[in-house]
Amino acid sequence: MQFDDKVPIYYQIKNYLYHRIVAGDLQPGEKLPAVRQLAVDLTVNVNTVQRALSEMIHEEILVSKRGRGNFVTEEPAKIAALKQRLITAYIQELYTQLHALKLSDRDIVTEIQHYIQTRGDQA
Amino acid sequence: MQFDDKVPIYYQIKNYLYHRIVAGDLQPGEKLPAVRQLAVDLTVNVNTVQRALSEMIHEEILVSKRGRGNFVTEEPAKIAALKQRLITAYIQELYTQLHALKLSDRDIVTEIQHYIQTRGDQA
DNA sequence: TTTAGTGTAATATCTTTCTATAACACTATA
DNA sequence: TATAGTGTTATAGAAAGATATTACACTAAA
Repeated sequence: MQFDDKVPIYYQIKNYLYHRIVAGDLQPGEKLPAVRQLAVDLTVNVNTVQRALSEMIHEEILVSKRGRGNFVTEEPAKIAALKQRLITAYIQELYTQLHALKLSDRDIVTEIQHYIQTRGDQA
Repeated sequence: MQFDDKVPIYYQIKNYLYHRIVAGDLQPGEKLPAVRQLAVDLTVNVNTVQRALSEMIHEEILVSKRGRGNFVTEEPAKIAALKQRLITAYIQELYTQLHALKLSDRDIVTEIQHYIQTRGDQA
């Protein structure tokens, strides 16, 4: 995995795991890879992985079971809430940025539709 | 101005100035506030402002005139290119993120339209 | 020619992030 | 009861970013 050097790595790992959970790649109750394994997979230090996981445990997206592993929450409602939070945050960010560039609401939708159409061949 | 502590301040200042230029708030050829004044306005250190400006000068969005000030490029083409670069980058980012959350192209457009509609009363 | 206003650069110090490394705590199982 | 696999914590050091401070270089105008 490649990281953006403008954002803390632990923060990007959080988002990466958010995505895997929301996308259903990691199911509710499923065990995550061991922290040391994640560190190897992501080519970062164990402490960096741990920092990401600690925050997600505090947010109750993950549940830590000492000696056994870290698990995705078994409460689908928490995952659904996370998903909606992420979607809204991303869209709000885009809207705010494009609005600051003086694009109208209609312009914004048009630009997005244009982007989607012209990339149809890539997907 | 308030900054996101997850991204370098100098980088956020660059984006802030990009926006003011693309939005036409700072016209081609217009003189920017003095670096020391910008530092006061943004409540950051002069060196932090300078770093943002240096990069923009290198990108030829700004032109430095020692002893006189920093000026927005007089070439509208460079500003237009910057605008398109920003728009594409923002949309690509949103698309990538929502796609990773398993939203379809149609879902993405729908979510955005919904966001725009339900915030109409706020604007 | 002096002075005020401007950009530019350097130093030292602080904070955050990341790293390498080691150690400790708990669980399950051979 | 060992041992392997797991989470957790701590220390020391490196790197990047931000700060305060000082100084230098250039321009315009009094």
